[in-house]
Parts: sequence; structure tokens; C-alpha cells
Amino acid sequence: QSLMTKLLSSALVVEKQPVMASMPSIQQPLVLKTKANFTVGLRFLVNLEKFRCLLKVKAVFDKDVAEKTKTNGFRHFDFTKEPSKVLDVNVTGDCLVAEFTDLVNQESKKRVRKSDESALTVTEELHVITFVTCFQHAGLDCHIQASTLPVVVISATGQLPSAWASVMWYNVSTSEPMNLSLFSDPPRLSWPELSQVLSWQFLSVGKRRLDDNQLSMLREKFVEDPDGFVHWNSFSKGGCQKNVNVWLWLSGILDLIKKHLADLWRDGLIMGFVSREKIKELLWEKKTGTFLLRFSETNQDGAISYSWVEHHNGETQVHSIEPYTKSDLEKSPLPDEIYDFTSRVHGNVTRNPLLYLYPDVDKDVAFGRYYYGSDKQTLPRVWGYLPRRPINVTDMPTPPPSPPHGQQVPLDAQHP
Amino acid sequence: QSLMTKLLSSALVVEKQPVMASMPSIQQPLVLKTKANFTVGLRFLVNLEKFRCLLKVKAVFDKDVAEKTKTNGFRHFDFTKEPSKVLDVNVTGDCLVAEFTDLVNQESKKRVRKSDESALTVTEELHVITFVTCFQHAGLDCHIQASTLPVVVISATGQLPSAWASVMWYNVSTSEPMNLSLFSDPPRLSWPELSQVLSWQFLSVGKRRLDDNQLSMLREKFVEDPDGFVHWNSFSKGGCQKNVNVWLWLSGILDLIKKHLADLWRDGLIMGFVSREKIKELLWEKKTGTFLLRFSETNQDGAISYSWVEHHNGETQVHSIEPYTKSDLEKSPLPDEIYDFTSRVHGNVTRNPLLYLYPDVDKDVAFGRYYYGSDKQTLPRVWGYLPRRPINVTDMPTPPPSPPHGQQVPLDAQHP
DNA sequence: ACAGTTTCCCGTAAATGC
DNA sequence: TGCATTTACGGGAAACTG
Repeated sequence: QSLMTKLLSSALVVEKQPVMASMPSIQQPLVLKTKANFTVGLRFLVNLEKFRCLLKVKAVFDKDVAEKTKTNGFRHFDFTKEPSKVLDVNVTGDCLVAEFTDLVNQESKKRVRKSDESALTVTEELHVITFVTCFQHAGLDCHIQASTLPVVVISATGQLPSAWASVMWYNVSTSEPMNLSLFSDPPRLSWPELSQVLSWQFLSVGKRRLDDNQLSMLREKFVEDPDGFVHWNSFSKGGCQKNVNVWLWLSGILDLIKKHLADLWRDGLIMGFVSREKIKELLWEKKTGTFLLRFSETNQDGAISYSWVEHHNGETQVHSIEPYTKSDLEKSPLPDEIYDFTSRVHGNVTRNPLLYLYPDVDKDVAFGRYYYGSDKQTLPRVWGYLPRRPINVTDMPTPPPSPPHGQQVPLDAQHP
Repeated sequence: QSLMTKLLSSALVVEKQPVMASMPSIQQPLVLKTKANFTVGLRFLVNLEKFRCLLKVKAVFDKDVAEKTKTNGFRHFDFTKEPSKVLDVNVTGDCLVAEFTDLVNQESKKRVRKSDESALTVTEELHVITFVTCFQHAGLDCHIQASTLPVVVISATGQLPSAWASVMWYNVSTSEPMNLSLFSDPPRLSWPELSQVLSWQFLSVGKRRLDDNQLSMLREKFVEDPDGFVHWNSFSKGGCQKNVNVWLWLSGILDLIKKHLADLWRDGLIMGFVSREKIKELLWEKKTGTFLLRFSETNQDGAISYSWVEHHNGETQVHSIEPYTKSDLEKSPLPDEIYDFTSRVHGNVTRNPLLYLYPDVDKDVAFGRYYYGSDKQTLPRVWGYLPRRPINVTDMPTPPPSPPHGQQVPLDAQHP
């Protein structure tokens, strides 16, 4: 329903009313898209039956922000629908809750743009949603309110990776509840701080963290300063000398994992982050047909390649296949690509050069359970037509190597 | 900009004012999508300089429709933006024009639905847009207006084929300018009438009409009545005994041609509409490797297959490949699929069984100019990676045939 | 001219209504 | 419940805007 995860369990914090017990609860920043619906759950942590259905809570976008933070130049948003709800008891009966749905925010006309060069990008703007209500208790007028943690507002899904970068950076660098100008003077992060968040991202999309080898390769790409700190601009906008945006690059890989490689990543079959030099070093001494999986370092949209080693006539070669992109893997999953991959050399010799996953696991042992047909039925076939399936082939530019171990790998083996 | 073609050159017809010369101009029905912009061009055919910038024209949706046609039960729409424009002289200076852009129509709340079973589907509802203006001339108050031909309003692109069916049917069956209730009692069409429209559709998307053989095959599918007429319900909703909707089926093929086969269709390389029996008959006597292209008769989304003949040991076999869908052809175009297609049999023998396009044109002569790389450069390759390309293979269920003509078709030939 | 940002819209999926 | 129709929204591209 919402663009990202739902913001649940925001606390309705009682201001200036110690009579009301309140509990800080899990809040998290969020990325919101204009003109799209999202949902916010809200809990009033004191369940006084007498309040039931008496508290009308209103959501306000960027309440008092101009006065509080003087963050001029930010865009202004408003909810287009009436954003009010009445608190009611929840299912377990322990508190009053309201779920805001169908909140739609849209930029209002006025926008005071500072023309100076230090203006932030839209994904660096931080906003808040504040929930306010007032009621009478013990003869007093009580005004209470609660705010979300900072929120980034985008207008197209293509801005989501940048927005998420801001969210991560904010979370790691500060525990302030509402420093909306953080990116006017962005703090730097130490590599231990940053690497932990990055590792969490992989845990989140692929149920497995980054290991030490992977992290040390990433450190090379992310840390430019000799002091071991990472600067916001270098992280989110592409550093000085390098022309790639490291976060966008990593973000593409996270998306690739989420969409096509979740199982393989979870099971640790993807080495992923290895330099080209390291690949050669790792594979050089291994037997012909040993291969490993590695993410492309140049493709900004997330791509994965396999590299394998061949020994012929005392000569050793390590090859890497043209990386598979998301649209490639939509056609057929990586395990099937590995199973069906075919190299061709002069004389009509065809074979699959991929035999053992590094260090020495038989390909079918490692990937067998993921092959098409192993957990699904065979493809539905239309009567009267010969079934076909897509495979990828490469025409080896090198002279024909002799078959490994003196045996030809049969190509006509049936798919499991 | 607009969903379909722009509606240009609508005539501003002068009503009750013979002083104003008016010219009937090309109007065409249109398919409009709610909440989407479209453009209408309007010409005032008398260029009286004195009118310049004095005529304010307003667009009205379904003006006077209820009184005129008593078509209750239709949805009601309104423009959400102010749909008024001032007429100005056009570039050639021969008339006054206005171009309406950003017209957005959205269903208004009220909708009187007749609950009887004869209710029309939304794509059978016909609507009109009327342009009105008034001015003073020769001391008289003049009210003039012009209307579009009937328009079908849809809410999602998936309704477009059905809507287009209505548009075609209307055009062929009547020359009345505004019979919005046509589908309450839809007229039938003779096969010559219908087949001509269908043929035009292929001319429109693929620059080539249907030939007599193709039409005679389609006649079998479309004409159910012995009297040779086609009924609207059987055309647009799937006839009595058959469970396929013939127009949607044909519509999918038209879309397939438009997106992936425009060149091949234009050049007549696709036989397309042939029955399975006819295929066997045609190919039976031809030499091994003769093939033809034919649309799937079962796939509703548009799919194309090739069938080829093989003679082995005095036995003749005709095979048809699993049809290629739009998403298949997005991966690699049909000519490349034909070039790279590979069949595999026991013993690791691989070959391409497609040699001659029916009746006996060498495959590369027929399709060579379309192969990838013939008019584009070779694929851009990332340095350090072995290029790969996708091909389709089939595992022949039959005993291994001997190579045709005693020669092995080399598979390692380089792509042109 | 250009880059950042938003709008537009197809196509698919989900929700809605009858 | 099932089907017809609408809404929602990701993704890519065009349009916008300073």
C-alpha cells in the first residue's frame, strides 16, 4: 500500500501533561512519494476508556518547521484529503489507536528557493508529519502531539535510492529527533559506522550480512580519506576522482538481489564483492571449470557475472561472462543460466565450462535445488508445439581447448 | 501525447447560419482514457479577420445527449479543467484554429445504471464532444457548434482493443453522424465489409494488407452464420461454441506486428494465417529445412511460431516451435531467433533445422538484412567480459535424424 | 544548454463495485 | 461469488523549469 514499509507505532507523546504516561516507541524515517497513498499507524499509549472516540487526531505536514529550524528553501507540502481520524481502542484493548490511510501529499504552489549554490537536493530535504489533538482532562485544556522521525519526499521512484541514502545517513549520524537541516552541514561517518548500515541493507533484502572479505573490498570503494571517514558528498554524489556514484551502484546490486538473487545470496553462494585481481588469484590454482559469482563494478543498475578458470596445455585462463542485468534475469534465473551456459569453439564443439562453484563444490550440488523444475512443475506446454528454452552462448575467441579431464560435457542432458 | 491518434480538423459547423460557409472535414472517432490528456484540433472554416481572437470556443462532453438519444445508463463524464480556447488564425492563414490540449475527463459521481440485462459494456457506450461558441454578426446572435464523431471512453489501456472494435464497427456499419445507441441494437456486418476493415488494420500497423489466402483462413474463424454475416456479439465477445474472442485474438496479433514484426510483415515474409492442416500440406513436399511463419491460433496475446519439415529415412515430419510472445521477442528479434535456433538430439548433435523460407528462399537471403548487426553496430561490449547472446534450443523428442543433405550445419558461424 | 525534478502514461496488479 | 470496471503505482521517458 505504501511506498516503503509502513510507519507503525508512532507514539502520541504528551506534552506538558505529566499526568499522561507516555512511552517512546519505535519510529523510523520514511520515504514518501507525492500523489501516492501511504499509511501511518498511531497509538495513544494510555488507554483511558473515557477517551474512547473522543480524541480526534489531525496530521499536519511540517508543522512549525519554518520557525523551528529556519530551513528555508525546502519544498512545501500539504495533505490533499482531510487528514483526521478518531482514536479507538485497538484489538488487544491496551491502547487507543488510529490508522491513517490515504494520506496524499502534494506540493503547494509557493516555494521559497534560495538561489545560493549551497541549496540541498530534494532528497536531502527532511520533513516531518505531526499528529495533534486536544481534549479536556481534569479541568485542563490539553494539547498533545507526536511527530514522526524525518521523512524524505520524492516525486518519482527513481529518486528512491537517493532518498534512502539520506534516511540511512541520518539514522547513523544522529539521535536527534528532528534535525531537519542535517544535510546543510552533513556529518561524516566512520567506516565501521557506515559498513554496519550497508551490511544491514543486505540482511534486509537478502537475509545475509556482508562478510569480512566483502566489506574489505567495499572499503576500498567507499573510503577515500586516509583517516577512514566517509563524506556525505562522496557517498551520495560520486566522489572526487571516481565517476561512479558508489551508493547508487550498491543500491542497484541490492535491488538485483531483492528481485532475482534473494535465495542465492541468503545461502552464501554469491561471493559478490571481489576485485578482478582477487578473482584471478583465487581461481588460478583451482581445477578447470571452477567458477564464482561476482557483481559488476561498472554497471550502475546492478549486474552479476560469473568467472571461471580453464587450464589447457599448461596455459591457464580466467574468463568472465558479460554481466547479467535485471532484465536478463527476468528471462531466466541465474541458476538456469549457469546450468545451460554454453561456450562454442571452432569445429562445432559446444560445452558448459562451469563445473565447480569455488572452491570445489559440484555445480549441481550447489545450484541443483534452484534449477527450474526442481520446485515447480515442468513448464506448461501447448499441445502440438515443440517446447523450447532460452540459453546463453558465447563464442570463445581463443583456440579450442581440449575438453577438461578428457571428457566431453554432454549438452543434451535433460533439465531436471 | 494523446492515447490514440489526434483528432484533427474537426469542423466547426455553423448551425442555422447559412451566411457562414462550412465544410465537412475529416472526423474520426476516438478512444479516450479518463484522467489522461488528449488533444483536439478545431478549425473555423471561414477566415473572417474580424473574428480573430473574438470567438471563445468551449468543449462540452455529451451535450444534450440525454434528451437527444435517451441513452440512459451511460456513464457521465466532465472535463476537469476549463475547456475553453480562443480561435486564432492558423499558420497558413486560411482559417481560424484552436488546439485543445490538456483535456481531461473524469467520471462524475452520478450514474444511472439500468439494471436490466441488456446493459451495454463500457466500451459499447458512445459519447461525443461538442464545441460551442456564440458571437454577433450582422446584428444577429449566432450560436454555432460542432461535434466529434462518437468517442469511446476507457479507464485502462487494457480496454483499448474492445474500444477499438466498437470504433471500427461503428464506422463500417453506419454513416450517421451521431447514433450513440448503435450498440443497443448492433447491426451485423457482411464478411466483405468486415474483412476490409480488418485488412486496413494490418495496413495501418504493418504497411501491408491481408492477402486472399489469409482472408479465407480468417473467414473460417469469423463467419459463423451460413448467410455470411458476422454478428457484433460473436465478433467482440466470443461466439457461441468457440471459447476464444476472435477480435481480441486478432488484436493481439496486430499489436505483436506493430511492436516486433513490422518489417517482416511489410515485406511479406510472414504467412501468418494458415491452419495447421494447411501447413502440413504446404510443407510436406518441400525439402528438409523448409519453414514458414504462422501466428498462434490459441494465444490471446499475440504469438508467432515457425513450422518446418524434415525428411528422414523416407519418413516426413512437420514440427512447430512453441510460439514466441511479445516478451520473448523483446529479448531478441525473430530473425535472430531464426538464425540462432538450435535443435539437439541424442549424442550431442546440435543443428539449426531452419534452412529455407517457404517455398524455397534461402533463410539468410530472406532474413539476412534483419539480423542483428546488419544495420546496427555490433553490441557494445564492456571491456574484460566475454560477450554472450541468448538463443533458443529445443530437445528433439524423436530419434536423431541424419543431417540434412549429408552436411552438418555449422553452429559456430559468426553472427553477421 | 543542461541537470535536477516533476509530470505523464503504459501496462500490470490490486481493489472495487455490481 | 464471479465478473466487469476502476484505481493504484512501478518504471521509463518526456516535459518542465529555472
